[in-house]
Amino acid sequence: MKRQNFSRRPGCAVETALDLIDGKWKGVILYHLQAGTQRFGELRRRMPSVTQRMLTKQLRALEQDGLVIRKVYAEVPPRVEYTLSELGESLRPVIDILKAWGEGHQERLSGAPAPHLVKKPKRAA
Amino acid sequence: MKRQNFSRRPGCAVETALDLIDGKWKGVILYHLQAGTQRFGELRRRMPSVTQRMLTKQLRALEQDGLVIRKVYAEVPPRVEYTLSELGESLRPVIDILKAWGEGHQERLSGAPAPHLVKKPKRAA
DNA sequence: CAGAATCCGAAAGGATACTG
DNA sequence: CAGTATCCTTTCGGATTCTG
Repeated sequence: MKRQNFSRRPGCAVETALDLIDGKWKGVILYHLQAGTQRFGELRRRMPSVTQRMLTKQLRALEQDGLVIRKVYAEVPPRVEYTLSELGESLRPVIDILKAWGEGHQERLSGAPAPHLVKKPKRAA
Repeated sequence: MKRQNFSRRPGCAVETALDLIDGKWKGVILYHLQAGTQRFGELRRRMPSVTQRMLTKQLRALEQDGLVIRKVYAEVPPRVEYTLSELGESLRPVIDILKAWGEGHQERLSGAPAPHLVKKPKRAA
């Protein structure tokens, strides 16, 4: 997943950014954290379809990438809070536009394989 | 990779969009196609680090998703051109913002694991 | 030129069970 | 509550060879 540093050829900047939010969940996690600091369990409730293992893994990855700050409270029962870092906050417009695009277009993507790919049936049997 | 249709819970729109540009290359391909229709070989030259197998696969995926239109010319030697569909064009602002973000932040990501994760050496030995 | 086919190792992602 | 630890399957992605 980590790729090396592609100096600064254009298009690679796209890759740089995509790297941080790829996979199935990272973008969604970032989105939910935009609502503010959240505990692990809260995030789980907001994302019912992610397994707890994956949520943990992705959160750690985001932490490694410096997008999210993980704060552990030495309490019983345990409490762990996740917050967007400054860098993570800076992704807000990116996430927002992804969300806006998704909302605007997901109906078109429902099942249809793509209009121009649909074989026209050769006028019935 | 295809997930089903998550009605319209927020955050899932993020996933919808991310789905289309995830993986290592799709975003970059889309970016390069923004410069206009390109032949397979042109794309390869613009993306020297992608193998031809992956380029083919990702282009097919993009075609399936309706973002790219593939046009084959019945010629010898063969010619195949790839163009952004209308839907693909509609992603332009998304790609642009990814690129802009990447450009603005990739220096900070060079090698550093994330500022707040760096263990401060306990004042020298 | 633009691929298809095959093979392979590495990650991603999921299910389930267990724990401090 | 917030994870680990295993196990497992699927997908990603690269290398190489072959072809119309």
